[in-house]
Amino acid sequence: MRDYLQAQLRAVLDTLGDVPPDFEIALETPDRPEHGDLATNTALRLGSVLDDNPRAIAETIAERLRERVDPARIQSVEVAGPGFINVRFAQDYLFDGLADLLAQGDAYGRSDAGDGQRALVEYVSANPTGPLTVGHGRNAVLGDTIATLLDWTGYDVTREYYYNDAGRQMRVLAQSVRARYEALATPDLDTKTLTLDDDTTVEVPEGFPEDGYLGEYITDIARSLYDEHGAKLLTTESLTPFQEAAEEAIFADIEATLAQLNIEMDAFADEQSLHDEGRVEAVLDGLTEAGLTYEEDGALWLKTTAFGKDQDTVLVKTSGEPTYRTPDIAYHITKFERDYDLMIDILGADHHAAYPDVLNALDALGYDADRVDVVLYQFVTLVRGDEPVKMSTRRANYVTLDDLIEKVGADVTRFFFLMRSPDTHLNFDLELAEEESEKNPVFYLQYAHARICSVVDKAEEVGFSYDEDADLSLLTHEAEIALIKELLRFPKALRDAADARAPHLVPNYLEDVATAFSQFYDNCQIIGVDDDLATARMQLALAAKTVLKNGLTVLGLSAPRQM
RNA sequence: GCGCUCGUAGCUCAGUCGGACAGAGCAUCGGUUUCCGGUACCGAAGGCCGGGGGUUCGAAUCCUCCCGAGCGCACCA
Repeated sequence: MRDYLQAQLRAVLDTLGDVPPDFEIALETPDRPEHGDLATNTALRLGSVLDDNPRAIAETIAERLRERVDPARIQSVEVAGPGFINVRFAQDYLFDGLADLLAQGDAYGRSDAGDGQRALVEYVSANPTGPLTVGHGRNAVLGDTIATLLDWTGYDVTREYYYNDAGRQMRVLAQSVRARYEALATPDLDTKTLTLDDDTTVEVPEGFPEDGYLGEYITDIARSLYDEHGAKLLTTESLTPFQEAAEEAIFADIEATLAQLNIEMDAFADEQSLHDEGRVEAVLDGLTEAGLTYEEDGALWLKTTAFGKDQDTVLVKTSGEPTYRTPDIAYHITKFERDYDLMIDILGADHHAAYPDVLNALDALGYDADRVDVVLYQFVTLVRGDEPVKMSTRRANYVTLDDLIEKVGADVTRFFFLMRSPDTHLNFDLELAEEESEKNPVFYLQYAHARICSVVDKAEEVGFSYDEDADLSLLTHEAEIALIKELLRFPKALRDAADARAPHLVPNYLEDVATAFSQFYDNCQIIGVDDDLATARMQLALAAKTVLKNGLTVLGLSAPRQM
């Protein structure tokens, strides 16, 4: 409909003369029903271009539009206010749309806007040094839902998880496990005292790294190694068995957490392979050839000042190890080599200063960095009552994503992260978590869905049989028409959310649908009225169920038959 | 000091490309049930859209300055 109207308006503008051919025609859904179903401010914006009264321009456009528009689709074209042109849909258009919705069923809402382009969404990407935090949860749920939105809008989507297994972090992790293992294998081993940032102290085994990981899970991993190997590993110098055991155990944990949230990755990419395949070296060579590096103080620097930054950035440390940026660039090159049209990275706000380096480097190396789209999300702040909850990955005294899921459930957890714009800082009061979960709008959506299921059950119970070729034109009640219009917005709502990488638009939309359904339900009896009308209303209820179900599915939420 | 993201009702947040009287949920107060799920529906109250200046026919939205919050500005990731 939008496309149709856009084309008709364009044709009308061509008859006016003096309108630039690239003049943009903006169509919007007005807030108020009395302003019609679609409105355009074209005449207002043409006022200055044509140097004429907007109201007069609007009258001219409206008149010519009425002449050429198909009455089966458009009921009326009116000029209102300072020069808005309000268009009202014909009822037949609504009924045709509703019939189409019902025919599409589970596929309703899908579109081919992406035209089969290949998209890679990289998300989670937490390094396997400990359980996922609530912050990782936001990343995971955002990435997963953006991936689903792209899938529904016609992209061929791959979900990928990248992790750094080559750097210092993993070495410290392995050393931490090893120290705990040594303590288990040597009960009288000396201990030492570590003083942490907050001036608290903790007793650790002698060989424990200064900045080691203190979580209980480290000891668990050490214990399972001890159970399996006894004291044998004491004789080996290598950290490899410790690192491998830690990585395996922690990854199993992470994947289990993700599975609880309905998240399954298609692929994992690791940093070590990039080193092994010489890709990191190749990046350094490439950047050096491009004249973007220099050596100073024993390190290799990237001239980020050439990209407008106020300082240069280290690519290779004096130790000879690259900083994470270098393999990151190499990793992104593998994405290009795998021929993705669109690459989306989901990153926390703390990365915002770093990712431009990667994009600029890619650009300098001849890759089209415009195909990489970074979605930044703000941090999740946890509070308990009025007290902020201190989080430290190192101490593992944080609230894990598992804790949160256990407390409020997977649906609420997902919805909580999805209902707000990625740009907003999330405040989460743990003390009120359970109470709040009962007020969470996700239940409002699920309740509406369950209610429709209940009506279907009731119909069967009382022996009311409704068939598919209902006379939908019997749906004339204000609440019925409003619900139909709401339901027909679904595909556009998904496209908008996908295009803007803004999952929160979907919950917002679905709340409108649930409200429209509840109002319809409240005003219009279904079972028990005249059979033809009852049949038509039943079909409308099923259409609402379809949209709610599909919408919840896109969000990765369950659509329960009863609550 | 510099950069990024923000600041909208008591609280948590929407607000499309600059458009019509600024919205929702929760909390508060009031109303609705012989009938398909009242976990619902209807209504009331609640706003200097952080503040000043500017652009525009029109600004919560764009520009600028100021105030406030979070996050960066590592040879950590």
